[in-house]
Amino acid sequence: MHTEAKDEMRDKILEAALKRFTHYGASKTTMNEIADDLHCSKASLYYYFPDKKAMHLAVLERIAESYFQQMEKEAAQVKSASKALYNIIDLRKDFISKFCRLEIFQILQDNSALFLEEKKKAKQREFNIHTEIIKAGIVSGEFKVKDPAQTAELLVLATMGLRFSVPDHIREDMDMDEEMMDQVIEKQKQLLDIFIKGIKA
Amino acid sequence: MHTEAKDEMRDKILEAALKRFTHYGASKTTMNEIADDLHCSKASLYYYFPDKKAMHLAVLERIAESYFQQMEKEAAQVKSASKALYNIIDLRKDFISKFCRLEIFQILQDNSALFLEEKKKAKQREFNIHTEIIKAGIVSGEFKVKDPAQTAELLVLATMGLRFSVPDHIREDMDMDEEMMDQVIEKQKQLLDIFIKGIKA
DNA sequence: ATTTTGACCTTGAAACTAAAAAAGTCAAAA
DNA sequence: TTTTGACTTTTTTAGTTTCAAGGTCAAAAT
Repeated sequence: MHTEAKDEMRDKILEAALKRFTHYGASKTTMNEIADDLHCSKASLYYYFPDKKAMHLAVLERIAESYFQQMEKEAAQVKSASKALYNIIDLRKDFISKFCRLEIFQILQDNSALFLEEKKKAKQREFNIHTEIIKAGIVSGEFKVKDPAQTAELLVLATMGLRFSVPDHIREDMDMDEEMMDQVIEKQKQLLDIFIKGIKA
Repeated sequence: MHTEAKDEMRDKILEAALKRFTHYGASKTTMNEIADDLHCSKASLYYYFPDKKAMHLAVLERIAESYFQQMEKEAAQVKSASKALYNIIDLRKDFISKFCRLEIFQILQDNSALFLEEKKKAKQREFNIHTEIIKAGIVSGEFKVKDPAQTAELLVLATMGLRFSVPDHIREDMDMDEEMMDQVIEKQKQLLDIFIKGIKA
């Protein structure tokens, strides 16, 4: 069927784009370069993606998907809700370390409706995963929480917020050196310590 | 004595500058305009301040000082440590609502050594105030905390971080509408609820 | 029918430039 | 010691050009 081949080519494009992005950064990568890597014409790319932004978004979605799947796996096979929450902090670190190299943010950092939409959906998915973990913690008797969804949202927001408040300067493109990142992770775990005590049964 | 008169003029300048900043924004205010408001020459301003940035910094320090004094007052007369922490959230809101209008950030948002220095000192002062409150809470038997300074820092960072993670977009100039601000405050208070439970004796 | 492409058009980000505005200086005056 | 007018220097703004990169399309290839 035609759509299979089409999807395959789409994947090849995303793969090539991802390779370029990780090596040179998204902002320094042109459509022509990606096309050349694939030994095809630039016009072909536009047969699979309406425009450059859509392609960037697709690359981001691809990485995000694997991130969320890892998180969901962690949430599903949870034996200790607390442990799952700690593990997610490490997962998130790996994800951010990986995708911040793509410099894909500078390029998507317009507040286009489409991008905000995706961002919102991703946020919601992260909330949901945390909600499930907290619910599991309630069932197992670890936690005592009135509104798991609200509590999960709060935890995610507070944790994410530390990425901005811990560094002395704030740049949306969020380039952090390893050292800064480690400081953030440390604070996130400290906060989680107290947060967990705060919702203990 | 000569320094008294000099300080008085300095104050007048800062007052005039503040007035302009609140009305038109710091970035739209020129040294000439401030001088004209004071019916003096621009050169006079340079007798009291080495340059424009120093003046902006002095204005900011002036506002910050009153903010910290309110906070310190709150910390000193604390009967309930928890209550003090809640009150500080409201104090901070008022402060931010006020000084964000000055647009003084865009202008100081270079990462000049001097500005970062002041920022760091302000952060430290806020940490110290919170540390004192938490220590008071320990003394009164409200809290049980191993390292009050670390805990205070964490609380401040987590609270501040919500200002960045709650909104969907992040802008350093931190212009927020009232509605956004209220959402942040709400999350800050929710977090404080759990945080306090997490450090309860 | 679907996919690919070369040739072409359009757009937006740098790279200059000139003019204006604002920052900053200083010797002399108050 | 403080103030200032007249001055120089720096920064911002607006206008222009240019060119690389984004994007389109009719025709060709599969």
